[in-house]
Amino acid sequence: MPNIVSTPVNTVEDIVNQLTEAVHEHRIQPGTRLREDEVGDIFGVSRTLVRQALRSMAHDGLVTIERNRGAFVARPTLREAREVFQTRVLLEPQTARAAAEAATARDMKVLERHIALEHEALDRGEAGLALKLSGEFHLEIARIADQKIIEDFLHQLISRSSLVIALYWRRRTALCESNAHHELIEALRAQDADRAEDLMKDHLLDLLTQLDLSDRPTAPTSLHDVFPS
Amino acid sequence: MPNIVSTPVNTVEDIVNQLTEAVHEHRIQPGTRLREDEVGDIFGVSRTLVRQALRSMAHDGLVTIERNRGAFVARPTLREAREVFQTRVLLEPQTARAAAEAATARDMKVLERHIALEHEALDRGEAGLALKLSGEFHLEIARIADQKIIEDFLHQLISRSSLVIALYWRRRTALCESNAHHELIEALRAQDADRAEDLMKDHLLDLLTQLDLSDRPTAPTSLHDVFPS
DNA sequence: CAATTTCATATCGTATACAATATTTGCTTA
DNA sequence: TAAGCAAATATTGTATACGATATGAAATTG
Repeated sequence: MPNIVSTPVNTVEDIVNQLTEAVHEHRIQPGTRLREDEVGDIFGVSRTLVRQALRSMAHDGLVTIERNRGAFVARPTLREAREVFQTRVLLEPQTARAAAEAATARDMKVLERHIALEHEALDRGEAGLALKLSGEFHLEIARIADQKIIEDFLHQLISRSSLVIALYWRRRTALCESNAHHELIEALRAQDADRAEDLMKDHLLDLLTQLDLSDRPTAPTSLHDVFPS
Repeated sequence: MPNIVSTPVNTVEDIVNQLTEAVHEHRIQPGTRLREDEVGDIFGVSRTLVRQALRSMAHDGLVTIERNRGAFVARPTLREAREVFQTRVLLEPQTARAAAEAATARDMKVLERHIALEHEALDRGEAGLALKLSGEFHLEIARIADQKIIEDFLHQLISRSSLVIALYWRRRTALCESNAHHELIEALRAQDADRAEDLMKDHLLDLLTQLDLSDRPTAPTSLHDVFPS
């Protein structure tokens, strides 16, 4: 008889989503090893599905796989860190422009809700959650622009951005830039494509300047702390 | 006893590379079904590795996987087709600029060799091979620019471009645009970053205008014709 | 005869078993 | 005691087995 409550049937996507979310929220640090049977135990599936999930995450740059050695949460180099944001600068301003032209009232509601949640998270001191929501805000704009391929690329870039921020972010306590998001929303609501494009570009360049050049080593995480069974 | 000569031991990457190459050269048509044990037989490996390879290609947009139904060479919609080239327009001009600033004499040799091979292929009437080489030319420029992340994205975009061209290309016999490549090489050699950027943008926009709006259906391919054992 | 259902087959999805490789531990020796 | 080696252990790599699902053919029914 299949188990009903203890270990729900998890799909590859479930595993990817939960691990990705944990990385985005900085509950798992870069460099953390992801052993296959350990992850399998946590999610109640065999190594087969875990391997698929890890390979999928590796494709997004969130995980590094070393042959015969295993998977680790990726540690982007400083060079890669800069490239991530430089690439975002190439893609996202145009996306913001397209979003400004396409955004409906319903879309604006969704964006405002995102910001509200982000603020709440910050008020509760959950910086990791706020960071994840901030990433989702950017992704939501690509969705509004209805640019599937760019949305997919942006998904990868935002994942990597989370790692970059974990490794190279200067201001630990940063209230970050929710103000920039507010301004963006205003431009989108006004259908001001030029302004949306400019704001997005400035916003990203601003983030880029706030990366610290010296890389602090980070301690790997124990998976069982993150997913208590 | 394991076979020694007939079927060499293939890795996941081998399978991905060979299938990808066949798609890039239009030896496999969009829509072609890729059954797991059929591919496994061809490459002399079990379904385990084939599944990894197919999922990897799916991540690059080269293959579509339908649950419980299998993998097919992707058939980009017209909308996706436009998005592919629009995204290339966002990324590649800046890459050409960076390449112009970074290119060494040795890099120029490699590019010229690419063009020469492309011409030879066209002379022999091997349009598919020429197309693949053309894609590699673009990828080589990203490599020269030393932009790893963009190179990775470009790899995906060029893969999809091959499918788009198979489906939507207007001029069947097209000598295409090797002239554009020649001009680009000149700009790179002259370290003229501005000109390289402009040429690349024009080149890509030109390609975009040559896509046909009506989608011709294409006949799927028999795998055993492509990989005779 | 057309539409539908049923059953047989083909194919994919997941778990498990075993092989290959890497890592650690404990022993030996200088 | 430190360095090097060898066996034991841990972990990943690949193939295979079995279950689940979809597909297509044959049988059934209106």
